[in-house]
This record gives sequence, structure tokens and C-alpha cells, in this order.
Amino acid sequence: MTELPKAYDPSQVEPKWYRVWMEQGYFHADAQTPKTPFSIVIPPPNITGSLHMGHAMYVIQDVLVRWRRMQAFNALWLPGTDHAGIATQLVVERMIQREEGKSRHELGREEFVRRVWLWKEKYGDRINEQLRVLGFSLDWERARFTMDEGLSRAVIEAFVRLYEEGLIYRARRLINWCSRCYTALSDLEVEPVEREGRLWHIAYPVLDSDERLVVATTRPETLLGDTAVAVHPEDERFKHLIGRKVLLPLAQRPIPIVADPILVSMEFGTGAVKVTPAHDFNDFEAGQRHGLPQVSVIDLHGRLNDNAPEPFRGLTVAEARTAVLAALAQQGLLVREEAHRLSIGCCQRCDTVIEPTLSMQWFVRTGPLAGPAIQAVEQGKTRFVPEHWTDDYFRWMRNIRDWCISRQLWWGHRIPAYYDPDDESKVYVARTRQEACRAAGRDDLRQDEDVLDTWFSSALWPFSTLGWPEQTRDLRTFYPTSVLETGHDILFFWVARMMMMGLHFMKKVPFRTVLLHALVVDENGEKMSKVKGNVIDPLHIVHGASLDEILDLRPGASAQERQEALEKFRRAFPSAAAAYPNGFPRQGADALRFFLVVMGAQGRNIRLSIPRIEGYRHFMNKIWSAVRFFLLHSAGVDPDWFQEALQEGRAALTLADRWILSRLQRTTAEVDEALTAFRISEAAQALYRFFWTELCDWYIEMVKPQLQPAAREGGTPDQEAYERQRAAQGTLAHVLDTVLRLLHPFIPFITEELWTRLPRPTGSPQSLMITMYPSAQESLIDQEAERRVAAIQTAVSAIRSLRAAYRLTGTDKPEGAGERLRFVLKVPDDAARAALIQHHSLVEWLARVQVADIVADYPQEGGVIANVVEGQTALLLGADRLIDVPAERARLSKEIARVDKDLASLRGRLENSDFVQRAPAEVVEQSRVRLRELEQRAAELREHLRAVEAIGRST
RNA sequence: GGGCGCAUAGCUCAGUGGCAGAGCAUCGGCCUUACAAGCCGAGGGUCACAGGUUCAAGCCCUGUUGCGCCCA
Repeated sequence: MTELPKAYDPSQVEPKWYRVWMEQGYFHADAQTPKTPFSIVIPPPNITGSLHMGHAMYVIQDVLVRWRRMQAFNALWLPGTDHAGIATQLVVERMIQREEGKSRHELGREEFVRRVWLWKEKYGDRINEQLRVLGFSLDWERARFTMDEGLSRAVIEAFVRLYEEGLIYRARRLINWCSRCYTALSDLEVEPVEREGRLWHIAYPVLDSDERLVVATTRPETLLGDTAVAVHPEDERFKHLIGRKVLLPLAQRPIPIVADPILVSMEFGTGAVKVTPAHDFNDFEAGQRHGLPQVSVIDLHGRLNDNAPEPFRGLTVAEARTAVLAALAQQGLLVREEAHRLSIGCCQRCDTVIEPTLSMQWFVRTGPLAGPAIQAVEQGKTRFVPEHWTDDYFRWMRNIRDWCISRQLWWGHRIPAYYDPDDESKVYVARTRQEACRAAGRDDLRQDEDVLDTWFSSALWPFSTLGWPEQTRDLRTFYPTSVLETGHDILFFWVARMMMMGLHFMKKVPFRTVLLHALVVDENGEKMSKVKGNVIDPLHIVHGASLDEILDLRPGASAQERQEALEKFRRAFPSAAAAYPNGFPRQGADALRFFLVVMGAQGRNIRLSIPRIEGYRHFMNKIWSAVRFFLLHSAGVDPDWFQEALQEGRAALTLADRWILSRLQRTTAEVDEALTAFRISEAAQALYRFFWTELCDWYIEMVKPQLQPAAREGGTPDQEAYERQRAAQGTLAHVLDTVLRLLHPFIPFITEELWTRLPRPTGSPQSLMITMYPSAQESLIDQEAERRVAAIQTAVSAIRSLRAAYRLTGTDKPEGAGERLRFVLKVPDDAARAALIQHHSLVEWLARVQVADIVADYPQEGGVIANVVEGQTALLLGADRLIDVPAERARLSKEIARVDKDLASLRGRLENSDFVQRAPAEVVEQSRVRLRELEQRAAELREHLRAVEAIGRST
């Protein structure tokens, strides 16, 4: 057995093991085994994406999959990527522009799409390689891509079926239009942004009257497309005008004054609203109510069209606003202008202001699909964790609007609709062109130019990836999937739509549990975004990174750009920037994983804290070092013997051994319970606590003497010491084996590396990954051992605390020159005293003292200065050791005050007859016990205080 | 405007009506034969504010303030 290096170095461990796991095929799930399936489909990352913290959160999926796989489930975690229509098209477009100076239009559609595929072949797998760095146990043999052949077939199949069922239709509707991306967007892709705007009051002359009706608007340029002015029917100011007409300024068109209680709020602005059905969603609906015409004045490029009066044609929206306001002012129709905060819809992808525009698009009729999706959750067939997302889901589903699915892009699934070239209203939706032509009876049909929203294919993901529309074995085995784990930011975009499509096409929910994790945000709690410059690349944390790498400057960035990036970084991550002025150190994948899992407590954003990740790197090192300690003391260990002896109760277990085995069972049970309930961070925290505090700080310290090679007396082996050594070695080997298995789903790399170095029972597997996940053994829970060790811990802590308080150092060498400190322990509780007497050598070892005596009451004489802990007293013999009488007096006085305060409130409670009568008996009893303890403690403290004062007087 | 969430130690966060906790940071002491990326010890709290329910409230209810998110 080779000795472990002193410190853990993840770079020597992580890549190696991922390769081994892949080569051994451990990630691959077999659809044919009789084992119970457990399946998760990955939220497919965009092919343009590079790893961000959202992807790193997939660690939660990995924990679940590795855990279930070790529990002998047939665990499948299915990977894949998304073609990401707009994002990918933009990336490739920009690349071609940069490299060849050509636009996509110059290349032509066919060539451009070919180029995107080339780009995908070259770069599309980068994100997957990055996922491997984090150790994710994905079944790569099943990896899918939303544009691959099978998934494309699924998309066409779904579209055609929905069309045939009347659930997809084509219509001229008001849609969200991004003039820069030059495409329609769904409601979800529009992000409301708060901005400082203005509210202009504009006078519309009333026809055949001297009156002017003043409207208030934030968008004066759309006035040219107004087809009415609306007022509230109850508004006394305007009642007399309803039914009359105004002359639309600039356009010089008469338009009606209508009464509309929905559109108009009497309190807002002037109480009169211009109505522009072709450029505003609320106005569109009002237009429908009043049968108003729709006059579109802005074209798809964001410029005013020929419906606008001559002088404004061809102007951009911004230019038109200026021009319109100037013209109104000139005519004296601009009444006033005030500041007004408003929220503007912007393109999620490029920030361009979205223009609601009338356009012919394809829509999914969502109403009939939403019904079953709501019911399934109501009936508990799918449940959300944390539960409160259920309400958001219902709210959205119940108010769902039809989904605009056509996109004016070249990269994506082309809509399988074909038009009669002579009559566009004749449309043939079919699986193939041939089929459409057959239906049309001619072969010169023109296919729809548009592609489908990327989320349309994503909505089919849980079953299209398993082979649908074919009824494959995978589909039968793994659908419905067990868990869908993702960020709550795509609850509507993706989760809700998968629910609708899954139920519609498969007649079963796509997943049983939806687990929604928190977002990873910066130190100020702000969402990470490129614009804010507060994005941290997870790989920079895993591998370490220079400051320039962290700042992510584009090649050839100027000094000023660097400075700006640096300032953004410092603002977003003040503590990280201060701690690591020259870049991040290597933390390793396991440390990052553990951080994300622990911090991913439900319902709260995760503030990325690199110092905290470093804390978990220290934990990795602690694990490393503990195993190293064991290996240094493992000579002659025999796991086969120990396992057998343990099961048969033959191992000569000491108190320490029995205690740690008992604690291990409790931890195992806690982990199991937490994971089952998806409280994953609790499981991780339980393991952290167990490993560091119980295993390292107490158990290993307790058994160090036990692990020394068996002493010999008079030349003969000390058989008892030998047995104890074997027991400690066996126990430690067993506990490490078990805890490494428990930890493996969380931190797969280091656990695998260490586990394979442990001596193992014969016939154990080659890899930790394929061992069984531990379950608690009731028979090893030992309450008596736990009580005894608790008594020892209390005594040891009391002694250590007292020693530290009086700087009683330098005499604690195991075999030092000086005499050891001698204590008398006063322990009134019989059971605890008996335990301490029996195990006094443990106390002496752990506290590095000599215990002269353990008594029930004070000895009659002796310098008496002590530390009092609950009913126990650690006595220091030899008052001359006490250096600082005033300090001790102060300490004791403070302690007495604290106890008195607790006593007062406790007495008050017990004197309250309501409490005694109404509180549960055990709570009352508990309080009485506690009162007695405190009274005793107070008395002892006072006694000590008198003793201290006596010393003070005598010296 | 509507809805939801959060507010606990300097920082990041647990705490599911019954004795306010952890990690990090701070301070003091230790290179104790696994780990100084460590060990031992200590200090640090008006549980945002104001009411209410209860024998008992960090926890339940109402309101206020501040922050964040979602929907319009």
C-alpha cells in the first residue's frame, strides 16, 4: 500500500476517474434489466452555451442519480443539447460576418444552415465536455440533440397531430416582434424592463366643437395608427363626448370616442386613452370589443410605413417620436409632458424594445392542453418541490394564452406547412412534402419559410429523447421520468409546456417530481448576467484562474475595458476580489459540488461565495487526511475478519468503537431520510458534521492509543491490547468505507480515489461507484455508548476550557518533563460518574491531564477552583496554579448572573398554574429537571466564587 | 397595480410552538507522531419594526419598513 501524499490535489484525481467510469460503462443504463427504473432527463444546455453556474446546479441531479444507482435502481440520466434557434443563429451570423464579411442573406439559406451544422459539429460538444469536468454521471451513449433526426421526426409528428386536432392554427394576430432578431417571440421571451419614460398629454380636437379631448400617452408616435379614443363610461367629465368623434392630429383622420371601462382607468393620466389596436395588446383587445379597424404604422424593421403621413414615413420609432412631438407642439396640441416610470417589453436575447405588431403566425391553442396539465398536478400525479411552486404553476396555467410558435429564423425545425403558390390561404400540413403535394394534387407547393420556437422541441424532450414517436423499449422503461430538476426561471418556458405535451401525446405525466433549485447569484444577491459583468465560470473555480481569465476580456481589450471589467467584478464579488486579488486558486470539482449542494437549500438564492467553497476544499482535504491516517495505522488490518466478527458480535469493540458505529447508523438514517425527501443539503450537512466532528475530532482522537501496536509485557504479546487494536482498525476501516459510500454521490472523485485505496473485504467491487449505498443497521445503534461518550465529552470540554482560560499549557506533553495537571472531577450523577470512572483513561488522554479522583461530592480539603458544567464539576487541585483571581471572579460572576436569569424565567414559568396545567406533562417535567440542575449549578458557582475570594484574601 | 418570497452573530446561512445554532471571519493558545488547508479554547444576538394569538413565539396571525423575484 503506497502512502498517500500529505495534501489532496484534485488535478491528480478528477480526470483520471471520469475516464475510468466512462470506459467501464458505469453511466450506461440498461433498458432490459428487471431493476426498478429511475430516470432523469437533463435540461438540455444550448449548443452555444459554455458552462455557467446554472449548469453546475445539475449536481443535484447527479447526486440523485448516483444515489439511486448505488441503491440498485436502473438509473438513467439522459444528456443532450438544445439547438437554441436565435442564440445559435446570431453566433454563427456574427462569426461569418467577422471572418468573411458576409451576411447570412448573401450566403443564402441553404448554405447558411450548412454552416451552422458545421459550427455545431465543431463547437456544439464543448458544453458536454465541461459537464464531464464536474463528474456528472450522464449516459452519453444516449445523448440527443433537438435537431437530430429522431427528434426532428418527433417535432414534425407533434406539429402535424396538433394541427389535425385543431390545436395548432395560423392567424393574423398581434405578436411580440423583435426588429433586430427579425422574428416573432412568445410572451415569455419578452422581458419587462423598468425605465424612466415620459407621459405626454396630447389634445385631440373634437369634431364639430371647440372642445379638445386630451389623452395621455407614453408612446406618441403610435398616434398615427390610432383608431379611437377611449374614456370611462362613468366619467362625468367625458360622458357627453361618448359617440362623437375627434380629429386625429397629424393624420387628420376622424376617429370615434368610445366608452371602455376595462381599458380606461379614470385616475390615470387625463382619463382619456388613445387606442392603437395594431400596436398595443390592451388596445388590440379594446379594438376587438368595439369593432375598430387596425392600422399598422410600423413595419417589421421598426420604421414607419406608408400608412403614416408622408413626412413620417421611413423614420425609426425613435425618430418618429421626436418628429411627431415637434409637429404636435407646433400645432399647439402638446399640452404637457411629465416624467413617468414605466415598464417596457424588451427582447430577452438582445434587449431591443419589443414592438407589438400585427402579423401572420402559427399558434398553439393552449387552453385544451392546459386542462389535463392542471388536473395532473391537482391529483398529485406530479408534485413540485418546494411545494409553493405549485401555486405559480396553477396561476400561469389557468391564465395561459395561446403560444406563438413560429419564428422568422433559418436555424430550427422548419414548419411542415405547405402553401399553394397561387393561393396562400390553401395550406397543407403534412409529415413530408410528398404527402402535402398528394393532398394538394400539385407538386409545386411552397413550404413555410419559418421555423418553430426552440421551446416547441424542448417541450417534447422527456419522450422524444426516448424514441417517440416509436414505441421503443427505452420509452416504455423510462417514461414517465422520475424527477425533473431545473431552475425555477424556466418553470413556464419549459416545465409547464412539457407537462402539456407529455400528457397530450403520452397520456401520462412526463415526470413525477419537479425539483426546482435556487438561482446562483452574486455576492449582492443579483442575478448573474454578461451585461452586469458578474458572471463566474464554474471551471475557473474548479481549475483556478488568473484575474484576466476571470474578467473574461475579449481578445485585444483596452486597458480601460479591463478596468471597467475589474470594477464590475469587485462590485459583484467584494469578498472574493479582496481574498483573491490575483485570481482564484484551484478548488476542484468536488468542493464546488459540495458547496452548491449544501447551499442549495430550498427557496433561497445561492450567493456565490468563493471563500465558502474554499472551506469545502478544506473539507476534502480533511477527508483525504483522515484516510491517510488510517492507512498509516492499517498494518495487519483484516476486513474479512472484522466484518464477520462484527456481525457475530465477536469483535472486541471498545466504547469508542461502539460509539462511532452507533453514530454512523444515525447519520446513515438521517442521510437516507433527507435524500428521500429531496432535502439534499440536509444530507450533505449531516455527512459533513459526522465526518469532521464525530469521526475526526472525537473518534480518531479517542482511538489513537488503541491503534498503537500492541504492547508487550515481559516479552509476551498483550492479547487484550492486540484485540483492541484489531477492533479499532476494523472499525475505522468499516466506518471509512461506509462514509465514503455515503459521500460518493456528493463528491464522487475524492471518495472514489480514497475508497480504492482502502483495504476491502474480498469480492468487493472494483469501483466505489458500483457499490451498494449503505443503509442503517439498527443492531449497531448503542444508546448506552452514546450516553457515556456524551459524559466524557462534557468532562473533557470542561477541562480543556478551564485550561485554556488559565493558560495551563506546557505540561500536556504525553511524555514531557513536567508533571501533568491533576484534576479531581466531581460528578454527582451516578451513571455519568460510573462511566467516567470506568473510562478515566480516555478522559485523561483526550484532555491531556491526570484525573486524580472522580467523586460524587467535594473532597473536604484542597484548593478548590473549578469549571462547572451542568451537574458536573471539573476541579483543579492546587489553587496556587490560579494566576488571575480577579479574572476568575469576573468570569464566575458573569456565569452566576446568566444562570440566575435562566432560573428566574424558569421559576416564573413553573409558578404559573396555566403552564403547569396546560403544557404537556413532559415539557413541565423537563422544566422541573432543568430547574433542579440550574439551582445546583448556581449553588456550586457561588461556592466557587467564595473559594476564589478566599484565595484572593489569602494572597 | 396584482402575487410570492426573504429579513436570525461581522459575512453566508440552518433553525417545522418548549434551553437561539453551524461554517467562515475575529481574538487567545498550540508546528500534540492524519491534516497549520490543522488542533484546542473564547468572544460575539433587541431573531427588521409594531401589535395580536398562546401557559409558552425566531417559528402562528395582522400591519409597517426594507430587499428580491414573478405576473400585468
